[in-house]
Amino acid sequence: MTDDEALDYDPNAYQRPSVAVDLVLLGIRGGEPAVLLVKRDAPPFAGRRALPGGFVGIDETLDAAAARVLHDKAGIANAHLEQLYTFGAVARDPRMRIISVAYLALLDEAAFAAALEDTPGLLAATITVPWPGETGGAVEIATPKGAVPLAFDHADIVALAMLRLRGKLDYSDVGFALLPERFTLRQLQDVHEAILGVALNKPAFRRRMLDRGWLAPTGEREGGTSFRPAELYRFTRSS
Amino acid sequence: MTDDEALDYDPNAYQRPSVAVDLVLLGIRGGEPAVLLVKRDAPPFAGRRALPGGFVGIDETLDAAAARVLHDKAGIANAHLEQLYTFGAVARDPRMRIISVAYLALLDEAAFAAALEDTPGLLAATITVPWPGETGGAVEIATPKGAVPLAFDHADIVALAMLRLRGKLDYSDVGFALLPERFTLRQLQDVHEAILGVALNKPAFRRRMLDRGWLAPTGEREGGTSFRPAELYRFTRSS
DNA sequence: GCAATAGTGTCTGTCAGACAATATAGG
DNA sequence: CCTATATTGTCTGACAGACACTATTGC
Repeated sequence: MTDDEALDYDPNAYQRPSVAVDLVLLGIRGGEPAVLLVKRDAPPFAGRRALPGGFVGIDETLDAAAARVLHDKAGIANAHLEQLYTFGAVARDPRMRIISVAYLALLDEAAFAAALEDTPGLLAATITVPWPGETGGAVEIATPKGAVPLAFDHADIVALAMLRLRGKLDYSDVGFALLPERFTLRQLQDVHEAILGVALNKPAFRRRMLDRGWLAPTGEREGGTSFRPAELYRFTRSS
Repeated sequence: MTDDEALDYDPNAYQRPSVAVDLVLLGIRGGEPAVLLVKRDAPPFAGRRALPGGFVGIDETLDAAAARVLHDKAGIANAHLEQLYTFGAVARDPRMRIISVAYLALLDEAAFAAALEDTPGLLAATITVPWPGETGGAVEIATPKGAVPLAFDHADIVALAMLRLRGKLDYSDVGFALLPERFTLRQLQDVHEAILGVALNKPAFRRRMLDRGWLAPTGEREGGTSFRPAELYRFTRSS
């Protein structure tokens, strides 16, 4: 039996890394993409903000671990959850080897605000993503009081989450995860504009979305406006 | 200190999963996408074909582990390697908990053939991916002798690799990783057609590729044809 | 009627698909 | 010249961006 085969069949002889999940809790807040962060109490990075996370149990699926962290650390029972990327730099945690599977969780505006209000210790920070070629190539995570430095490689994770979301927004249905059950076309466009960071053409956007066949008009109208109210639509997972 | 915090700060108290990498070694063979597989000698799934893989060392990056497996199990020193997805079902390996980070490795036709010839034990199987809505929704992995059942969840990994490649082919530069240094536009189109599984319009394809600005003509021509030889191009990572 | 936004119609430029015409290598 | 493929030109239909126009609500 060669060394190679020993590595194959006797993993118990080797030290194992810890495996964790980290969640990017993303929502739209005041027209801008925002992320929910926890505060670290203990070193390393004591006092810094970090993504909510936790270790993966030995009898727990990665998805289940992400859902558990979503519930335990942010008090959220349900959200769109998707695996993002696995971060495995050797020294990303100075204490020990921890491999982290990053997840993206998408919250609508109400769920985002509710989590922020109901769960003490959470902080909302807005995310600014430059377009390629713009000045300052880095993603910025900040509150009105200033930039928020994140612990570990969590800033990289947030950046990747935003880029992935941007890439998928146009051809997938993830955008609807950021909206309530019933919404107007203007709200849908606002979400897209916030994530993409650009203004979109209104008639073209409407045409594209309606032609896609994912939207069902409810017949209801939004209320509370002093002008013509817009029709409320519902997302139908038809295709 | 609550239980939650104990989970945060004392991971040594908990059983850790093993972490492995599995590689989808993908290339084009006879106009069809194909994958290189190893044969399992021991249970579970003894005798079945599987993706080459190995455990991640405690002081080894995920990318480094993937590169090591690429070298040790397929004899390939260099290839386009990208992380695909992390598979974490609890019982995906019946022996113990193993979380596997899947990687996609892209080989050009010569590298694929060389690995197959030089490394004993490797088998090439072609991959057939139906389009959504077609009959038989499952990805098929087969040799001329018939379907090849894979060990573990490796068939899912291959399927995901193909879908990811399809999705990225059009807007990224991954397609060039499947071609040699110098290639003709027809070869480039052949690669795209093999991955996408559809015939493409020749003039439109040429226009699109040339307008993208990623191709530099070398001034040389392909040889060995009895008809007009095509110009050889080179991929330039300009943008 | 006024203000403000919803929703629609239409023009135009861009671009992919289709098809055909021209170019060039070996024989 | 013949064969087979490279390479280019052109027409056309689909569609996004731009802009303007009509519709509808509260006040």
